[in-house]
Amino acid sequence: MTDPDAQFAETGGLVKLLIEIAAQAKADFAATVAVLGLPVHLARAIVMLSTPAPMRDLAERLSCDRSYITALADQLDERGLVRRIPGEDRRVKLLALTEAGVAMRDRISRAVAEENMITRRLDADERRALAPLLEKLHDPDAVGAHERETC
Amino acid sequence: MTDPDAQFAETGGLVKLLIEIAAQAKADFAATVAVLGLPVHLARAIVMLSTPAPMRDLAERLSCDRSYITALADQLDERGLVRRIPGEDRRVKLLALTEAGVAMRDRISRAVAEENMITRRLDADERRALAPLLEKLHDPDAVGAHERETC
DNA sequence: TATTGTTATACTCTATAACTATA
DNA sequence: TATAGTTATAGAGTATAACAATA
Repeated sequence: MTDPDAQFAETGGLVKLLIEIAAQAKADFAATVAVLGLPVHLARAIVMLSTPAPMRDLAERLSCDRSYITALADQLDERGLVRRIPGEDRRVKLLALTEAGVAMRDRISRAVAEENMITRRLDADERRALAPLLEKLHDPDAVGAHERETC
Repeated sequence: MTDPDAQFAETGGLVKLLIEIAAQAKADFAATVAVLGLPVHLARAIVMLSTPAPMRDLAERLSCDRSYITALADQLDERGLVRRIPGEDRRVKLLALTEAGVAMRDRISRAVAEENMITRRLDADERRALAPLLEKLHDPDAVGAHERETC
């Protein structure tokens, strides 16, 4: 354990695992929301909009360009899930879930809670052990060591 | 804990956490390999090619179309990291790392081992606790509950 | 002058379909 | 006839740059 090479291998392996799990988790989420007729990026946005937010904020939280948020908002709007409401600063538009949007968000939550890789593969004790580790792993301010550029 | 709603919330929260961490892990990995001049998908392929494999196999392991593997192989070939070698069945081509490819794979391993979100945020004990959980979480045969369609 | 959102556009990743060579 | 890889092409997702309205 004090052998640097061993720690190398150990950590490298963990990272590799985490990356693979990451890919699986995303595919899993994609499959779940596909049943609801949503691509991943729209589903993520809906989940983030539980409380109305300026488009700018969404761009930051998703770390993608403002122009892309316009596109997202258009798609969500077409589906009747979101509407733009004017901010007090009149340059700003808030994105808010419509009634249908709120219903969709609830369906997403329910679908994910019912069927996901964590409940599928871990029992209650293991989940309790995992929770604090994931919380520590999670950087609330996102953005990695090097800066993140993509969405 | 026996309250279904509570378990709902608990599991839903864990899944959400896992998804966010997944996104971070990917971004983190992307930033790391970007320093080596590689986009994520090429880096993943290189890591998977530690042992030469038929293009078909790679397609399955990455769960993406054969045509895309052709494109991947072309890009890796252009960079001199991989070459196609004929299989015994003459329809088959194996993808094998060149010397430069092996060197690159080692650089990727080293870069990831040196700087990654796991060592950044977890101490040795926590990493030891995390390892078996990740292993259980990881489905070696990939493919979720619903079938995975995308790459 | 700086900032918010929009438009037009282009690029990257990935898939589908049709094709060639081999089995 | 079925399978491995390739080609041509198209679609989705996302970014960049220039722009209008507001601050």
